[in-house]
Parts: sequence; structure tokens; C-alpha cells
Amino acid sequence: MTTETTTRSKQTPAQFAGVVKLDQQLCFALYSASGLMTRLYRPLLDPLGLTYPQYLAMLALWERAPSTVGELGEALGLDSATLTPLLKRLEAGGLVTRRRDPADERRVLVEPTAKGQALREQARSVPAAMLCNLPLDADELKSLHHTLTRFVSGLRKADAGRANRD
Amino acid sequence: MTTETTTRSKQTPAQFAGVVKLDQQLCFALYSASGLMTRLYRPLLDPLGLTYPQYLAMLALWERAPSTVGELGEALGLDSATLTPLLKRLEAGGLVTRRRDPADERRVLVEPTAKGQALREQARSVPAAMLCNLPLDADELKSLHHTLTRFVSGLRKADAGRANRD
DNA sequence: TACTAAACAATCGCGCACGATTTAAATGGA
DNA sequence: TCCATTTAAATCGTGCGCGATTGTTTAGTA
Repeated sequence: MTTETTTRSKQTPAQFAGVVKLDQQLCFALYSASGLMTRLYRPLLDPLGLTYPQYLAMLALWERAPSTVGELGEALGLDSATLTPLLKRLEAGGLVTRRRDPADERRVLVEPTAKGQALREQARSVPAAMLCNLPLDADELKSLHHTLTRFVSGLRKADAGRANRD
Repeated sequence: MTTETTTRSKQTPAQFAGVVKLDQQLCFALYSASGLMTRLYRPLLDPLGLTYPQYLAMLALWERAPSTVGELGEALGLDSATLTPLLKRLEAGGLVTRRRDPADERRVLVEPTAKGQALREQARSVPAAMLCNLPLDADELKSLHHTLTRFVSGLRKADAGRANRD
């Protein structure tokens, strides 16, 4: 393989170099934005005793319970090596229960406890509070969300392709 | 303070709820995109023996060396608790040197070694290879980059504000 | 029915990320 | 000059994130 790369559209070398630079900045912006966003969630989630990934897991479980570890992993894009300890921490905090599925002993069913359900009420104010932190107006938010959603689904496909090649 | 939140523009409750939902999805999309992007960098960076944050640190050092730990932290948005061990690993790999600044013994100067400089040549093909993974055309890339850059600089401001309140 | 393969969660090791604290050096007055 | 304050990096503890491996259960098949 040479440095010749198959791009979707024909471009001059100068345009190509510019796009390359841009994608590098884009990746870094994504990395930065994700970290900053997590930091802004922290003061909102600390009172609930949750981290951002734990909050995501609870959101998923409030939507659908019981869920298996695998289903949560699918929803959040995380694997069992990440989720198992995270769920154990939620369990230790009394927010969820974990039990083997009697119908298939390979699976583990996760479910909010009463305390975990009660937390949902406290968590209702989080999204609106977070919105106040976001520095974009509704239109920009919409545009960013739209492009980013396409981006993520494309990345997911690329990632799945990579995973199937071994 | 009540649940009444000060948003930039006046909206009906229904619109407000929609935007709240959107920002939640946006944050998750950001979180997912960042993780996916790191995963896609991995096969490109593994041959270089770098992780993505290490790659970012080397990019910064290739641009400007020597840099202090604080300058790198400023550039990458990381603090010394993250950078010190990361830089020690790069040092252990023979890619950078770390030494106290003789003019100010509080500072530590970090600089690529010859091996670290040589790595730059190998790393030249990374951005173009990464670009092939990205599922957007040049225009979308540009638009995403533009919105995201505004977003990040806004978040940075919000984050700085939060930091100054204690 | 055996025996292999696949699916699922858990575990291990390593690296990032950060809040809080500590140590050391420089700075700025009284 | 002396001392309090500030600045810079390192350290500690906890929690994500994941590649690789392991153990167990289920499914598929000869």
C-alpha cells in the first residue's frame, strides 16, 4: 500500500492536504468536546452520586428493564470489561440488582431497585441544567446533532467492519 | 433557584422539552463519537507504539519543543495528573526527554529525542489513513468542524467559569 | 448422545482522566 | 531579609475503557 488513498471525491493535492488537516482538527475537537462535556456534567451528577457513564447506564435502564449486560453494551457502545465493574458499583450503591437469567444462565439481568427508580425523579432536572451550559442556540444544536448523528452511525459501520476483519 | 432555567431565546414548553431531549442525545453522540474515533485511530497508531493521547502529545511537541508540562496541558486540555505519567511512558519508550528548566526549577521541559523526531516521519501517513475512515464528505467535515469548534470554545469558557467559582 | 463451536459475562493488565493533596520553587511585599 | 502567597509538577485514589483471556452455558451437529 502506498500513500495513495481512496477518497470519495477527486481533489487536487492542495485540497486534499487541507481536508487532511481539517480531519485532524476535527478528531481533536471531538476528543476535547467529549472531555469538556463530561466535566460540565460532573457538578450536576455529583449530587446524585453518579458518573456520566453511570448516568448513561441508568438512563438506559430507566427506559428498559431488565436489560442484559450485552444489551446495555450495545446501547452504550461499551463492552463487558467496562460494564461489569460499572454495574457492580451501581449495585454496591443500591441502585440496581444483577442476577443470572434463569432461562439462560449465560445472561445477567440488570434492573433498577426502588432506590434506583427514585433517583430518576432527582435526575429529571439534569438535562435542562446541562442545556444551560451548552454554548449553542437551538438551531446550531440541531445542526450539530444532525451531522454528528450521521457521523457516529458512519463510524459505527467502519468500526464494525474493522472488527469483522479478524 | 427553581426549575425555571434561563435560556437564550424564548420558547414554548414543548419546544423546550424537544431541545432538552436533543441536547441529551447530542452529549451522548459526542461521547460515542469520541470513543469510536479513538478506536479507529488505534490500528493506525499501534504500529507506532502510541495511544491517541500520546499521539496528541507528540503532535504538540513536534510543533513546539521544548514545551513545559503546563504548556502541553493547556494545548491538550489535560492536567499534570494525566500528563506526568503519560510523558513518563513516552520517556520510558525513548521518545522524549524530561528535565527541569534551569531558569525556573518549578518547570519541566519536555522535548522529543532523535527517535521521537524520527517517529514523525512514520506518523505522516496517519492523518490521510484516518480520513479514509471518516464517513463524511469534505463539506460535511467542514461544517461539523466549524460548529464543533464554536462548541468547544464555548464549553471551554463555561468550564473556565466553573473553575473560577471556587 | 457426545462433541465442537458459539455466545455471554467476568477477569486481568494497562493506560487515560481527574479531584484532592503534597512538595518544592519563585515571587512579592512588610 | 523574612515570610506568606502563588505557581508548577508530582502523587494518590477512584473510575472509565479496552484488548486479551478465561470459565460457563447453550446451540448445533455428526
